[in-house]
Amino acid sequence: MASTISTKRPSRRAGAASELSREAVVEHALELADREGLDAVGIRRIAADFQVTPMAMYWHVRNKDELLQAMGDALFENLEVPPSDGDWLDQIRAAVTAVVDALRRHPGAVELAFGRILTSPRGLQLTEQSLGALRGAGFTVREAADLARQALQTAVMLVSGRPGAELSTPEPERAAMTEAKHAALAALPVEEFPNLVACANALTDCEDERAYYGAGVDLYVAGVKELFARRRPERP
Amino acid sequence: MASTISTKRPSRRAGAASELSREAVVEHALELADREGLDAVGIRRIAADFQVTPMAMYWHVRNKDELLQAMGDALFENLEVPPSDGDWLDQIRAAVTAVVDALRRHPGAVELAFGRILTSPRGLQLTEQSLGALRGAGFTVREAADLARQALQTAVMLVSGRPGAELSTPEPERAAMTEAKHAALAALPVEEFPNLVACANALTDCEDERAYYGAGVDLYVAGVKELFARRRPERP
DNA sequence: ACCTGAACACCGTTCAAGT
DNA sequence: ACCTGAACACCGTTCAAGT
Repeated sequence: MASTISTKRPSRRAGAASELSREAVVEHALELADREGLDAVGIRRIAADFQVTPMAMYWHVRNKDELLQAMGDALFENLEVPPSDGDWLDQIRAAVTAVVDALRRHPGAVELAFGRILTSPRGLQLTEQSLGALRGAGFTVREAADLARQALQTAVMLVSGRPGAELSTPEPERAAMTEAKHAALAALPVEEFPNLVACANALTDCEDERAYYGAGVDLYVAGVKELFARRRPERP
Repeated sequence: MASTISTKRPSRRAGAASELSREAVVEHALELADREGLDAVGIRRIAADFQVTPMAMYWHVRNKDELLQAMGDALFENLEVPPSDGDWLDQIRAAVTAVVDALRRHPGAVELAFGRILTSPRGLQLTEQSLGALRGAGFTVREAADLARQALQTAVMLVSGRPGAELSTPEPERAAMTEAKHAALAALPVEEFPNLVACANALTDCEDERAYYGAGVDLYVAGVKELFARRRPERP
């Protein structure tokens, strides 16, 4: 009480960011989503983290929906668009891998990526490339469009569905949540569910992230390759 | 005012369901999610639809979270588990198709399926079968687990990501939303994005649902087949 | 067993006002 | 340009009380 030195804004709040600005808000919201789930992201909560009244937020962001959109767009800003040369199938693999790598940085916000791929500049660029590669290989417009969409969705799916991710549960309880799921599977009657019991661990823990994402991308690429091989040649 | 005949509960409310019960609530919530998006599903809203006070809901459901879980579980109740005979790859195709068909009935609630696959009886049964088929074919525990997970996620992804679905936007504006997305792509500079412009229609409208889901499942199955072919034989 | 009334803490958002 | 104060409509949820 007596010693009110210069303790004003000690270092803001637990894990809060620099000055209030649109970019800082979005960045903080992404980290918040990673730590405590997307449900924790709110106008009032973020304002509190910045030690500012809720209304101050509305200067930097039109409303909550726009904030969520901005978060989705931000995910694609660290998307590294690969060069568009070499084998078309390698281009496809590189494209999916690039999206996975971008989304992995903020797994808690990954579902926001869904609607924003075709509005963000880099997302557009990557999709354009992928469509070109697929059409160049001989796929029809319809096929190329569906395959490109599925490529991006595969990336989203791999990140959001990673074993042991538990995106919606806040950080502290996350490990317990995963453990509970594992226990539930392991406790199943072995006669009826021998495979689930045997795979209980593999289903709830991914162990090696690199291998997990690699295998996921491989499956998609292998599928595209196989479908390509089945195509009847255009002209003999 | 004068003629207060027996106009009590004319036919409840616009699209409301029979008597209040847990099943009726869940069923109504699923339809509501389909029509107006998952955000429209709430305790107070559903109570109003049943012409009942919000607190009445808590007799049939512990809280909102449990309601959402129940909705997820309900999705798997109309899952038709296919017979587990015949070629293992056909079993896998049948399994993915079965999940897609189940989820398609309530696209608005499809994201609730994510966490509930391995808690619902039929989801467990189908996963057990699929794991058995994959391991029987020679995949390791790790591989089988990842492939099975990806199978279910593929189903979720196909339904939730269908071109022209726009799950989060309420029914009335949905068509306009899809049209807006299409227009945005078609208006892109042709020199820079020739493929996006050419595929604008295919990317925003799926035209034939049967073909769309068929192609999506095909891609997954083709991938599994290709990965199987690459496996080094166990013993010569 | 099933539902209501009143109340609480918590949202997002608006509008006028401050500096 | 950037932020606050006060207020509004709307959530989910609890608890005691009704029938």
